[in-house]
Amino acid sequence: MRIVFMGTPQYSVPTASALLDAGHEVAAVFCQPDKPVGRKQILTPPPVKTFAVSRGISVYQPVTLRNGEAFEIIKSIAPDVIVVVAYGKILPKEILDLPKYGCINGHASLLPKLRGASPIQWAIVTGEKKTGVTVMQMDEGMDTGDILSVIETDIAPDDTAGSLFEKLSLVTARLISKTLLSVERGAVHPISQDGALATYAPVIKKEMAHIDFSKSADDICNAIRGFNPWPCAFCFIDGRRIKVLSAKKQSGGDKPGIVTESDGKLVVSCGFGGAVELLTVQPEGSKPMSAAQMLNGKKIPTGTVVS
RNA sequence: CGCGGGGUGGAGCAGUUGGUAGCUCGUCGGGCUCAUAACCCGAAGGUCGUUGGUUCAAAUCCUUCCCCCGCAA
Repeated sequence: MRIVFMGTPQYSVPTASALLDAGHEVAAVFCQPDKPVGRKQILTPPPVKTFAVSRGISVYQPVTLRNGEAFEIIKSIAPDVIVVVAYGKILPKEILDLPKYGCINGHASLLPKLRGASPIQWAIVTGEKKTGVTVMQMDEGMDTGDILSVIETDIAPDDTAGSLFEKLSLVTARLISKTLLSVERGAVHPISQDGALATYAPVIKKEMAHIDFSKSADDICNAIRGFNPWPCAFCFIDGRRIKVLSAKKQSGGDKPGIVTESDGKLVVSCGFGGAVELLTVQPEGSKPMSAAQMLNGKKIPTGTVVS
């Protein structure tokens, strides 16, 4: 099929690649504008753009899709379908209705659960045991379109947002490819979502990753996994910001945030349900290290309050 | 010039009123022990990121450059 692909981050690249591998004609790629990245604020193209350029596909990076320009561009390209994966913009109705087969989106959750921007992180943060990818026929709402196909995926106990991103980006690529074949044959059976069952995965702000030690040990461990590698769960010890990259639940406990063990390992009490042992940490200004290494350099007496 | 922290034996750090370096861990050897990741004794290992300078003397003061990281995006 003749396709316009819309996507921005690394997560979208496997799907773009799969479309090409499947023999589709990717006539154009849309992604977010280049953004300043890193300490030096170097203007960097998004991964999808880099990929598209390497395959000789023309790239468009409009700031908005709502001024008619994008519509005209797409109209002139005349795709059979628009495939959207983690593009990062809402498509106006005029564009949704433009292609013969409309717009198809791969969303990283089991819709109608976890609609929104960050389904992968929230699936872990909320302690889900499984999640997946849903391909839907896009409509004007946010992730409210009719479901065309679904694949479930288990969330491993040691999965982080990062590892789950990798897994689901590949799952998305497969499911999109497969679903497109059905669409082309007219073999899809759209199922409308039950909005009453919907939950939402809002954009993650860094403050959400500030560890709240009054919560349960399980919640805290889930948050640490779900916010890794970005923005990364963090807390403060002696006024110093410490990122927590990994941790595990421990038994015992005291008042929330109290260090109960600091000899060779660092255990902090939670609100209830036990305590958490901080395994991998990163003090500000330093590289990631094990809790034991941090304790070698600076002793943290038991009873210290972590906040 | 966006703000800020840092580059010291294998790892994490201390040491900045200038006088060639210390801690925790690890490593190696020995001891104890039924045994041990535990404990005891001992040892090895550092041109203190780089350049130039000040000084009788610099990890420590000034200077050049390189690199790492937190915030911010």
